[in-house]
Amino acid sequence: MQDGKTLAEWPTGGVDEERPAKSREKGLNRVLHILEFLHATQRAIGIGELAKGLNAPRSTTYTLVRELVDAGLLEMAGDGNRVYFGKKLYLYGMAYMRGNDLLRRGRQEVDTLSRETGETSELCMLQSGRYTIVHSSPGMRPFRISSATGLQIPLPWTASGRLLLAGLDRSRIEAMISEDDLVLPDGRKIELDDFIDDIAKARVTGYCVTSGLVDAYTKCLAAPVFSAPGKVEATMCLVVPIDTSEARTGELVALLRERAARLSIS
Amino acid sequence: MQDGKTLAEWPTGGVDEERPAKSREKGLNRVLHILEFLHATQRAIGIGELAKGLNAPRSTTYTLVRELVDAGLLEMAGDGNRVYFGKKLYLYGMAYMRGNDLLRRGRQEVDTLSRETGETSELCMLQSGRYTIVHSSPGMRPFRISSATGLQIPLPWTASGRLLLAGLDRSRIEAMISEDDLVLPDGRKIELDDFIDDIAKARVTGYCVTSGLVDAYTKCLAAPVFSAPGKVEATMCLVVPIDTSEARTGELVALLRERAARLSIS
DNA sequence: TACATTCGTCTCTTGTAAGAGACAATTGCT
DNA sequence: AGCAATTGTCTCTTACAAGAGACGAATGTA
Repeated sequence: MQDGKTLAEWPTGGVDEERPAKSREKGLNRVLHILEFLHATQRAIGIGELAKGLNAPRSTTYTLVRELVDAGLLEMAGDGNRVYFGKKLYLYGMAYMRGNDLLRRGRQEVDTLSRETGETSELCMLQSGRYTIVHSSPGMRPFRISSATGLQIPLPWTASGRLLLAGLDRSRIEAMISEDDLVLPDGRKIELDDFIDDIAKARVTGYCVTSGLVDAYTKCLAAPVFSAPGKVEATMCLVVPIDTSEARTGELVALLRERAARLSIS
Repeated sequence: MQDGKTLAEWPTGGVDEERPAKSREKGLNRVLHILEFLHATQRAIGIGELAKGLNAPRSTTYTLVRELVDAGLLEMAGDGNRVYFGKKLYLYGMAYMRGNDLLRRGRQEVDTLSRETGETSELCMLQSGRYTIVHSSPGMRPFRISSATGLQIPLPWTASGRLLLAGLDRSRIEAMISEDDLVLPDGRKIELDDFIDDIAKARVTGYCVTSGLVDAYTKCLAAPVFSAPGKVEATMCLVVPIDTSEARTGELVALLRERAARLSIS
């Protein structure tokens, strides 16, 4: 990692739970942290660097990495002293997708939608309490508004976040949102009460539009995908320029809601 | 698992290496076996059943599964007492794909090829010493010759297997092939020497065709993808009806080799 | 209604894996 | 060349996770 952040400061998605300055860390936990770390860096990394980034002892890290490489979960990349995800993770991931109707069909719908509208389209889900872009299709504007699959963003920054939390009671929502999550990239602060109001509103209207939250140039349109009546399993969303006309926005929202509803049947 | 097979009898891809009736098994190894087992079953499975299938103590299995579910690597499926792969594995898998030019471009080539020819097309690689279908595109014949991604097949049964081992010396090849691998599904036995001859032949011709090996109705055409001069990183292959004419077979092989060569540049 | 399984959780013990640290071999820098 | 940092491997200790087993609750099936 370029900057000095250690994993303790990173969102690990429920991996580290609580650690009262433990003396010894379980191997499996170390492994989970390794995977999470690689996911954050998005590129191959040296083992020493990895150990440093995780605040893990070098000897342990070497051992675990070797085991994971042998198992095929990690692979030695390029020059031979860097590691990254391995083929096996890809295979497991594909198996997950195959076994998951919603994801499989959702990916298709997103691709179709982005082809039809020309806008960036995404499928989003909650992943251990965090908003996650599960699949995205870039659209065809000259300046692409794109974001990588697997990216995790604080829930209050997004339209989808408001829908994904619909149906949860206040205490649960509070538990999922940290103070930092309420501060937008540009420094503005969202009030928790406003956010919870938004959620309630989104719940009844059945869609959500936010403007200029993650950045000043985009609008985010989202519609819920239900796995059971009332249970929001995912959202489909469109990311469009902020100056998109009311009329077109309306059309897009209608289309989006129709497609999301189609996914919900399951 | 429906039948009585325990994991010990399953191909685990280098996970279990050697186990001299150990009394206690490392947690990480148990986890690797769990993942491998789920990959073999291809569907959600109860925790008790899982423990049984792995010959693992129930208490340990419960603990590990809970940790993996918390981490998002596994998910509780459907009724709530079955587990399968989780979203996080999907995300890691996508990250792997993004970071892997060959795989990304290979998938596209395979899809294109199968669209152009109408035949089933596959991208194959060695995965911890086993032949693995990394991506496949079904073709459009009325009777589809299709095989699932992630499927692992003994190397001697396939044309790709002969290419993937090109360049390895005899001792290495022997180490990779077990006695069972040399017995075809219909009971016929391949001689190791014949197999090694085939490999040498495939190496010089730059492609390989096998007929009626895995089943009596198909021919398998394969061409190598090189990651460096002489190093076969993957193969592209076409699965066609066994009665495909010589002429068409020739055309297809030519096309296949061209596409595989295109992938090799990297 | 009894009887047999399977489920999920808990407690306690002991074999062993996580970690500290030392090492030579590389690598990079001046 | 000389010094500093990093790499990969090894050994030894002890804190702690893997596993045995018991438990009540929840199933299924006679």
